[in-house]
Amino acid sequence: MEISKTYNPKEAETKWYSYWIEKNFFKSIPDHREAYTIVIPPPNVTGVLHMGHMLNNTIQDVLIRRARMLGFNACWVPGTDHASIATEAKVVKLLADQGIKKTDLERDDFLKHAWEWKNKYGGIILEQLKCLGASCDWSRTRFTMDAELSEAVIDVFIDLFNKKQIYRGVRMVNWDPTGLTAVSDEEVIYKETNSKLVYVKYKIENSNEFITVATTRPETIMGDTAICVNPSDSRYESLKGKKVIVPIVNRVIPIIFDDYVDASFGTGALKVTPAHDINDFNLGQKHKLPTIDALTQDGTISEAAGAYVGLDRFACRKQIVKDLQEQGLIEKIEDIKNKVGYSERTDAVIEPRLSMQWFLKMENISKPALEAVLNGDVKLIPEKFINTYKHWMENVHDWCISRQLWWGQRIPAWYDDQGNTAVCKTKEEAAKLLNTEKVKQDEDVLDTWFSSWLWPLTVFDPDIIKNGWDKANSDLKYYYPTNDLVTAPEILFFWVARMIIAGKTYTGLKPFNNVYLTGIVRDKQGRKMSKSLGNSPDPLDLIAKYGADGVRVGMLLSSPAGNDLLFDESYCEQGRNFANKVWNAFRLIKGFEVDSSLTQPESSKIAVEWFNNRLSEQLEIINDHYSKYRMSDALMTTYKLVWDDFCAWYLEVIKPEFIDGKAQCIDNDTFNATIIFLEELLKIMHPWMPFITEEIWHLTKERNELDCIILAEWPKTINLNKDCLQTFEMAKEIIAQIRNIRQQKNISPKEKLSIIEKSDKSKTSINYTSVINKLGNLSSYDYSNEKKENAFSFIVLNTEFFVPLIGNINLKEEKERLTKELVYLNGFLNSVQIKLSNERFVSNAKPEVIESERKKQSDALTKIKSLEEQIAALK
RNA sequence: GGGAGCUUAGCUCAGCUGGUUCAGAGCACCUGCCUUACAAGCAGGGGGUCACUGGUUCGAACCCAGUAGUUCCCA
Repeated sequence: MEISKTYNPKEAETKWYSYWIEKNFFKSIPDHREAYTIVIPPPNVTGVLHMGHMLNNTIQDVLIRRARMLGFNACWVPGTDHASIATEAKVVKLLADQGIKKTDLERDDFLKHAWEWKNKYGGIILEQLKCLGASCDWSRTRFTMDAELSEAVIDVFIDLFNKKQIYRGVRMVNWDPTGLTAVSDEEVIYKETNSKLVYVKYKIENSNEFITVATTRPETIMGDTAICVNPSDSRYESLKGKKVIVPIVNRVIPIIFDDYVDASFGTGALKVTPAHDINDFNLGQKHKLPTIDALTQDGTISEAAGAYVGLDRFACRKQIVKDLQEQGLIEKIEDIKNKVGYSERTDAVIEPRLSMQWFLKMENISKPALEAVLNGDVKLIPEKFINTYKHWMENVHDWCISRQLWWGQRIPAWYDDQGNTAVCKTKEEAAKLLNTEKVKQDEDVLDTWFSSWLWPLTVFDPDIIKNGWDKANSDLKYYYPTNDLVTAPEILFFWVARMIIAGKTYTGLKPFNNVYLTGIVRDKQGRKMSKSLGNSPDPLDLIAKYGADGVRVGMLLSSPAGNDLLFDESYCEQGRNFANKVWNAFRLIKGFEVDSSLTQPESSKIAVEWFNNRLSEQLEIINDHYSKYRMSDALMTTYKLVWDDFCAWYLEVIKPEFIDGKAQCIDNDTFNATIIFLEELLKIMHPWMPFITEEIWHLTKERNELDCIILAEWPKTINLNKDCLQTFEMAKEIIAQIRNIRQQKNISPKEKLSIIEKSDKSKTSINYTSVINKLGNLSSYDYSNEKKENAFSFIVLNTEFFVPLIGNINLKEEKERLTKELVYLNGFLNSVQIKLSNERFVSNAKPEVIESERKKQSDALTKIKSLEEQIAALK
């Protein structure tokens, strides 16, 4: 059979993914085994796969595949998040493209469109995850707005309301006067804008003096309810207890004093407009100021302003400046640059606006969640995030859970004409509670995070809220708490903390044991990858170009937990090259012809013993990296084990030679050992490279239909033979020295050399001469206690070696090389001796440290002696 | 303004309990090779004042303090 010279990923990927699905290998149902569970951070239903998802989901898949091989009942639950803001925006835009305005639609009609959209496009991202190889239990796919999950959300709202943890209050929101909606902080884009800083003079009551206030928003003057200055500002000391008159409307307002004011900005006097600025609002609350809302929802001046009513806010700004100038109340106008918030969707200038919202009290409910992380019950990886978490949880604000949107779980609160409120599931209940048929449900929906904080619970048992932990279903009891959560640090508070809160509140248990926080994927210049910058490659293109395995390896090669990943396609190239290397190692092995009459060569016997130990040694390290979630270290150790140890050393030793252009056969023992090594390596590689490993697994030999690597058992380690490992290292060093001489002296690798070890054959510690002979391409390996003249020499672990050379040795060059080494060694010896002659070192350092310094000293002395002899011999 | 982190080779990063020839890895680079698995490869090689200053210690990339630069989070 002809095997292609390079690995061809495409075919293997579709073939094996559908095979795994067909055989239900990803499916998990509770059984006698221990569960290993991950719930996916549900991507936005509007989302398309980006590099962040790639990183995140590759890590999850690596963890879940390894757990499966370790014998756990591995369950990875997939799903999507309804993402109320993003999805609603998407649907609004889609409708607008068809000439339909949201404001022209009834709520139900709009939701119909939204569901249509969801059903049509909502599954795209999950399909994309399959290309990556994600081994999710697709039969468990959930959506945060599935009927049962939504009901749980409503149950939680009602429950927390009844426990008096949820209340209604006034809050400042980002208002989009064009879109006529509140938008989240994330949807406000701050742009550097050229503005005018207007210095307005306010007359002090019963006086001819003025106080000047600098403002960029003169149109809100009608909403002023105080002037505020810093109490330590000496300029205004005399104004304590005074009042000023607001221009235009001639209202009298107090002068108040607060540290909040920055005395160095403007005039050091601030006009306080509680209805139109969040900081002013806070000041207003603190000083119990009245609130005058001078603007309507579409950004025109309101009745309450008392002047310019109906005028647009920007037109008013111009007009008011003109009018104030005429009255001589403008001291000066400066050009400044400041940051102004614009709506991501409509590009309108965002207006801070007061509105009625629902809140969840966080102070008490968050305490067990803080405790869980501080006492290590929930581990954050890397640990540095514990501080951040602690800081946030100790300064937590009440959570605003209402959103002025339609797509989401509608708030189960009902109002009558009198402003009475009932919180319950149905209109009927509300009518009964409020004692009237005329009830109206709250127009708002709940924050998306108010449903996703239940995710690890409701994906298994949507009735958990209703029934309580004691009556939880068998799935939840089996899979919960889940094992690992893999997510981005930016949603540590939005999501992770709140899941812990929900878990603790409704089950008394944490939702997961470990939280692995990935970095952010950035481009080479360190910029966050984003659609608007256009600097994000399409992951599916990358997969097409480098193969899913190549991209997976590329993503994880340089991505320690919590560190941002500066992505570059060359990583994927490296991943692809690795896959190709594996493929070619397989190709070589597959091409071996076995002759069972052959006896195993000594060199092969040594290589088999060595690699058996080496594999186990490295596997221990890999297992240790996994246990500490050092993913890129685990991968790099695997990479080097395969590429360096297996390909560059093991296979080179056991590879039969060519004689007269014909490959020789391989003996039975070596061949069988090699196949086993290959299989073990494939298993270790499988979590990183699921497709190529499955492909080779099946090409290696005939297997029955369930004998797949995805289900194979993770290799076990053996007791190490340290001698064997050490001796082989020495042999490698000797071979490298021989190759070095060839390179330096321009001797072809094909030309045979001979070598003399300066020792007694009976006393030598180097037993691997057959390996050295083969890889060094030697004609002879001899022993002598004599120095060899006219030979190149080198030292490996205090043993000298000579390579006699045909032709002349460049004495000068050789002498220079040896002298350089001698100088270095003398310097080294010197530093060791200084240390050893330091009495305080000898009396304070640990005995084993002193011992090792002594050994260094004696080794260096031996080496120096032989170097000196060699230099002398060159004369 | 408050908080957290980072700074080690050209790049991306390890360096875990302060002590092994400890200054490392991968990539990139340089040199020589199309050597019958692989040029997506093989062999060999060069490269760092561990940001700076001071302190603790017999001993500091590692602990402490300060300085500079930088990133993120909250307001």
